[in-house]
Amino acid sequence: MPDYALPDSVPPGSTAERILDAAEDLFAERGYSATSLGDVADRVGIRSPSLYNHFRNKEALYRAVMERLVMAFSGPITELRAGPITQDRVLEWLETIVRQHHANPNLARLLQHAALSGGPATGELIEQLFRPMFDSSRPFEDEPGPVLGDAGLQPWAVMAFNNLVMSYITMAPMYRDLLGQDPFSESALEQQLKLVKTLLQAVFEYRGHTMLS
Amino acid sequence: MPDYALPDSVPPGSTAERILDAAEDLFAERGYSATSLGDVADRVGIRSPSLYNHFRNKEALYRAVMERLVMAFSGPITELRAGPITQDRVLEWLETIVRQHHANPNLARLLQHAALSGGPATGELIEQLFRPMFDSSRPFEDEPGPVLGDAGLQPWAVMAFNNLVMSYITMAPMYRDLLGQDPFSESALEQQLKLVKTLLQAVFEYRGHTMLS
DNA sequence: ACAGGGGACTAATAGGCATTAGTATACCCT
DNA sequence: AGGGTATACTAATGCCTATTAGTCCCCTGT
Repeated sequence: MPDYALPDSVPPGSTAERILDAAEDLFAERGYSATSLGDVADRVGIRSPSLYNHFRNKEALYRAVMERLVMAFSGPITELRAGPITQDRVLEWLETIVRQHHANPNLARLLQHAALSGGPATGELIEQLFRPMFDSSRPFEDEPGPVLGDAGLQPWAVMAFNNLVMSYITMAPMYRDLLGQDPFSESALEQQLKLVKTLLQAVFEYRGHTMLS
Repeated sequence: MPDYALPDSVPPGSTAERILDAAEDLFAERGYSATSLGDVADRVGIRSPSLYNHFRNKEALYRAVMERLVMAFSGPITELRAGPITQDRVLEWLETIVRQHHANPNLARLLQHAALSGGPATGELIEQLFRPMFDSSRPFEDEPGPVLGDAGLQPWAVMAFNNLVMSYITMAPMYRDLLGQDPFSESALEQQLKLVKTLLQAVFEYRGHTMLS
């Protein structure tokens, strides 16, 4: 009975991994406190006390779920943060994030729950995922336009685009009927990518006054 | 003991209203199932069985909370939906929504919980709040640019801007430290308004290719 | 003055929760 | 072959949950 389960200490197909899979889905859907270990166990096909052979308690399971998600997410992202900042690289970064969240929507959902209700390790989450986005607010190599060029506005723009991508995931169920297609289909992904990249392009090329003194 | 409590049947300052206030905050923060009636009662300063003198059960309380929120929100919005659609009117509409959510963040939070986890009356919520946004996808009177002019892209843009506004509210706690100021302060509201209006303006003025075939 | 009711209370219920203890089985290493 | 470890189980704990029943009190209308 390990105190915690590092992602790589969990062999694929093992019970521990199946627990993580089930718990990830349930935590992402319902949040920390609304998820019961009984439901997790049911989904795995075992009894809830058996979970304790793999995780110390509910909180340890939750933290293991988050750690695995953050690991899988930040791998491809951190590579992109090295090197110069240009319009093309920011577009690339945006597309990567969109595709990542689309491939596994659970991180976005879990983050949203954490933002609304707190829960264990919320502070660590912020530091690991959001701090880097703001620390990399270095100046552009090429011309970013008045919005992203304004050092006071840039963090807000970073936040806005991140929110845009994440809320597409977390709000998707609300729009399913309205859009007339599954928001997680391939074609919806392409549509969302098109929109979000066009939006960023529009910001790059925008030369107007910034709307307010 | 009324079966339900219409907002106007709840006199200001009454116990029923104080219950609604407390329940609204708690449901918005924790979601439906993670909110206990005991906590609601504690906040009001009564015992939890006394809640049943005012609401039939937990679900009725939740529905009353939502109804009150939706009422307060959609009043000022529906006025704006009549009349012609122009760039200026859409900007006005956007600003109104931003200010509404800022004035009471609980609707956005509750909607986000509902989108993630479901809960009672989620279907009705979609119909009341989101359907109108998409049905009013009438053509522009003046030139909206290729993004909002594209009938296929327009619903996506509506969704995107709505998400942008809502996720500012629901994700705010995550950014509190990063932005260095209270996201619900007056100055933060102005900053957010500036950004979101600039973004819309950029979309209006954007004349580029739409990024993809 | 007094009846009645609204709205608070306490006590009790039945179920769900995370968690612990103790037990049994099945596999691996010696 | 046989001991140990891993991992499943059942049973039991104490707490929290929504909800009901029954009681009491105070305010209002007659």
